[in-house]
Amino acid sequence: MKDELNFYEKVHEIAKLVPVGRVTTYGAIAKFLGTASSARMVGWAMNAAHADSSIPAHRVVNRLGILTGKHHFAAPTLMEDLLVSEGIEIIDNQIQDFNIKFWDPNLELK
DNA sequence: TCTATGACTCCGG
DNA sequence: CCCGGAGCCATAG
Repeated sequence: MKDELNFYEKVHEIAKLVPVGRVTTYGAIAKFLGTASSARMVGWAMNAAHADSSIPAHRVVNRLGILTGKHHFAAPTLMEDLLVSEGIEIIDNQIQDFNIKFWDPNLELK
């Protein structure tokens, strides 16, 4: 076991830190990790997070606030359903008032 | 070792 | 934000 977390483990930690009713983006997480990795790796890490039900992957969306990864959930409607249950309004797979709902780890965890 | 892939993002038009 | 193209890099086979 390494003392320092792997890339996807860091992503998992960030995802767990996202407050209820808030969302973040792949790019924000990638940037928080030092821009050393591209946003695609964050998405890949979330794919690994799929095995861990404690990771709120539904709170991670792309930079436009669109639920790009909804098809990766058990049900296509599960992702938006979870977000709606947390008080987030979603129209046409896109988060409304995304600029308000957005939670930036670079600002909150700094 | 190399190739393909992807839940992304930036850039120009 | 629509469209096409390029960059990005860990993981799988």
